[in-house]
Amino acid sequence: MAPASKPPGVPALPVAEGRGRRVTLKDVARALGVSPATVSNAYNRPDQLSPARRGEVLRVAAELGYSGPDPLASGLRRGRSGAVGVLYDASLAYAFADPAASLFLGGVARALEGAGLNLLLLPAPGSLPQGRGALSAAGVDGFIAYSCRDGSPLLEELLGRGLPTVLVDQSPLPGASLVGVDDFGGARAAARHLLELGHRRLGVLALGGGTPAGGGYRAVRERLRGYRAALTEAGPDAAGLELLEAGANTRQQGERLARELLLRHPDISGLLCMSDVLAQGALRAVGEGGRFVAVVGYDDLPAAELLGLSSVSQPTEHKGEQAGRALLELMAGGAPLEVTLPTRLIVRASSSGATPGPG
Amino acid sequence: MAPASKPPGVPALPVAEGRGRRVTLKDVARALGVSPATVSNAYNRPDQLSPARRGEVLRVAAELGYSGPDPLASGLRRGRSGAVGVLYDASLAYAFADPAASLFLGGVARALEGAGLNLLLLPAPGSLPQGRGALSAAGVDGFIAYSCRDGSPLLEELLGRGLPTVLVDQSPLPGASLVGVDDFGGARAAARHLLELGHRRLGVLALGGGTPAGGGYRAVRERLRGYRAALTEAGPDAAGLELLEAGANTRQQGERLARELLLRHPDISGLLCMSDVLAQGALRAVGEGGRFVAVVGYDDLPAAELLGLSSVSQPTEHKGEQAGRALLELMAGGAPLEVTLPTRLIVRASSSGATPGPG
DNA sequence: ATGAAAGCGCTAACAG
DNA sequence: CTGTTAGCGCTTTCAT
Repeated sequence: MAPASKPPGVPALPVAEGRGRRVTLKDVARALGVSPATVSNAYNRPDQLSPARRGEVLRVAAELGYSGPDPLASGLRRGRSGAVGVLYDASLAYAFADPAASLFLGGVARALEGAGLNLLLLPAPGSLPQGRGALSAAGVDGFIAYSCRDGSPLLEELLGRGLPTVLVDQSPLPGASLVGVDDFGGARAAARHLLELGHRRLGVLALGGGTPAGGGYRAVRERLRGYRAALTEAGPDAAGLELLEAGANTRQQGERLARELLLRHPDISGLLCMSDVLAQGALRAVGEGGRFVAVVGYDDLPAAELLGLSSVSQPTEHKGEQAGRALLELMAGGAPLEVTLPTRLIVRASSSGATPGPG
Repeated sequence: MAPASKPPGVPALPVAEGRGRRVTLKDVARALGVSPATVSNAYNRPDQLSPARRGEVLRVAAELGYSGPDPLASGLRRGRSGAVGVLYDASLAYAFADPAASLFLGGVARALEGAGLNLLLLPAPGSLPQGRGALSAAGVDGFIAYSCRDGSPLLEELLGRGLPTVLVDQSPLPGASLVGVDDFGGARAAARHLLELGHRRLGVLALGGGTPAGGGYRAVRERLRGYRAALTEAGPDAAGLELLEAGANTRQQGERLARELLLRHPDISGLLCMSDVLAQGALRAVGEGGRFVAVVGYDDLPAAELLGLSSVSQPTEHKGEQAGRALLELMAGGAPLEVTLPTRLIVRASSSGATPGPG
């Protein structure tokens, strides 16, 4: 008797609609003849419901194609999003290319998984035109800022959000927790090692190129300071350090810069690299020259062992885990804290004189 | 006269609270004597405002410590979150440990960065007790599912959300786009290569252990199929394949399984590994035996070149980029599509007989 | 160019 | 154990 078309004047019947409007919690409630609160409880507080009722709710929800409370809406209501933002001061694509960054993220993930928090990776600063970027638009409950340059506008924007924040490998900032490693000590150990081996003139392949003086990266400054400290301690007959800055942390850069450095300064017999990635390139450049040049990397990535590359080991993954934990504490209302993790020199063939691996 | 505690019966006064309440768009509007709409426009539609007004709004906002519209609230209102969920069928910590996964994610990031979308990494299925996990609770506008087992309950939950979805290295599912590689062809080329070299009996280090028959991973099935096809094509004098499944994609597993396989089957002279990571372990095991055993990996990670490891190359990063692009298209209303990327065998010392690198 | 009004979909008190 | 009520903070027509 009723026509196929919806009678006019009648408010849209949620059930009959079929397509178009998405199914909401209210629809489920209406279909069941219960209140929205009951449906909500079925999802969020199973104990507030008779199992029978809950089962029914879930069944009807499934029938209607309702896949649970809208995360955005529930997040708004609850005042939290269930995600943590991770900021990396470079393109995301680049972050994944850097084994150290991946390792770090793995550690963060490990710490956060247990808490049921998702990881929101925030895209590069440069990738967006500019202005209040993804940072202000990210629905997160806290931030981890990994290796950002001091004074980066990003950091300001981030702090401006007033959310719990953990800084990693950076200079401290009020209100935020800080997780770092003893970069000074690690670098000093590396340089000292080469000096003790009798090398008098050392080349440095530095990170953070582009901008002068390490581009504002604290880790770069600290490592440089460490190299220099070792030199100073070694006394006056250590002739000095020749430094070149890599524009990017790639093997290609490492190879190119090492070659250039060795060409310009034939008396250099040892190379201090601020990353294993650079060092891998350096190894290649060094391999082709006639003379033996010692190479020490930084990070002690898995590849270092394979290549017999001496390197300054830092607990990268553990650092991520610590950062995650620190954030959890901050979110739980704890006070900001500072953690400094140790570094350790690992000596392998690339500096001790045995023949290094192929490449 | 009034006690320190709030007088009963009176609703909390939002204004007088001083500390505690966060600053909202409304507060800014009130402070300026304009409507909320104007403040909103200042952030979202600069062209709808006189620059002067806009400047003022932004200034006052800064003064009040307002850092822009709440992402959750604006997301709810607009109906989108500005993030894309990436699902990996294993712990996140594990994803970052797998170089191939990192490479893939880098590609995804590259494709998505331009669109201003954030990447939400969804934690492991196993890490949460169970039940409707982070998947249903993730505020995202679309999904990329990377290398999930066929029939995984996660996939169902994901599809249930009704969001645009791209499947990667998986069996097709209605409504979702699919990005994959020619795993069959790659594996067949690898096996054929060893057979042509005269190896008659081959060992296989398979991925996806734990569950029988590849644990439901399409890539594993396809590769196995490829290996077998090559064997069949090689005729009856190829004695066959001995297979062992790795419980995890680690060098340790590779080493252990390779050793076991070679011990059990002394006539095996070639090893087909389903990942370079496994292959690296295999290389180690092979190095210690007296006889030469050819090894071919899979993925052609950067480390493969370093080690002289023959490997099936797949455009992992590009695959990520394609997946990102496919999702963008889906979100823009496009129809689901399927992409299959090529694989290619790279022959290096580990299979051709020259002495492989150290390790 | 700006303001008023109406929710987006949900949850947390509290009252029954 | 369940229902009622009142927003969370924002954007967006639609008027003005």
